[in-house]
Amino acid sequence: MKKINALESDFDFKNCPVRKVLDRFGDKWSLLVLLILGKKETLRFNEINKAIGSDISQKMLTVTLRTLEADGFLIRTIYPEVPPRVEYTITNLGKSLVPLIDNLEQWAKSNMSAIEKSRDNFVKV
Amino acid sequence: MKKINALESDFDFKNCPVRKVLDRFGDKWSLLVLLILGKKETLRFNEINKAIGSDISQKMLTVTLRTLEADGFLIRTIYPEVPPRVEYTITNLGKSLVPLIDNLEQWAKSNMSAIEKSRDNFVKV
DNA sequence: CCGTATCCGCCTCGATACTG
DNA sequence: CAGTATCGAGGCGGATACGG
Repeated sequence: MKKINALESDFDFKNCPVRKVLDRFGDKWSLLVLLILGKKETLRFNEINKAIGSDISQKMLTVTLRTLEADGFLIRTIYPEVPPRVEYTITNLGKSLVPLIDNLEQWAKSNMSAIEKSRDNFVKV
Repeated sequence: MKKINALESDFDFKNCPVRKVLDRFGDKWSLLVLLILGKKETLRFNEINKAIGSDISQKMLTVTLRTLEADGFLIRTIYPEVPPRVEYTITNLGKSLVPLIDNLEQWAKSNMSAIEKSRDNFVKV
């Protein structure tokens, strides 16, 4: 249905991979959880909770973990004990994302303060 | 105000750089605009609009461009002509992000279909 | 051509209460 | 301990109409 103007050489952003990544990881907690599991490999629910620092609600942590599990970024193992024990282990797929997050982190550390300064000045003008 | 338990070795996610990046670029259009400008260096408003493919509203493109300008990712040049001409040029700061986006793009191309398949199966169970 | 202004739906996220 | 269920606020983004 889309007319491609040869002179415009339209990019293909209909199934843009970058867009897909943002749609999955642009949420508030997924990448943080992956980073944490990337360092510890396997953690229990409450350990992840404490690692984040109790800024996250129980509900959101549950939702985030379920979504990551559904996508194949971690494995959820339930031990039928009392009290219950549930462990989350990062997969190879999950690990493959960690270096990219590290890159983002490095970039942010190098540039983010300059960006924030720029934005502050811009608002004032 | 925060109690650090030595045994927990809490991560520092209060000013987490990754979180800052997501807060700035987790929106719908910023990275796409940067990618486009990364390829063409300088473009007019309507050229960017057409490159995206008219999925974006005029309002959102304006907001996105202003935010990117405020952050120092691009320069906005207004030519006092009739009809008006406005050109957007990517800065070095903007260019520095492009390789990272490319990395994300490559990762997505390699893994996103498997992820979507995993998610579909998960929902069905 | 390049915007601004306004209104409004949706969807994420947080707070709270309850459970096996 | 590790969830589930429900409600509600807030903000992003789309539609539309208008302006220099």
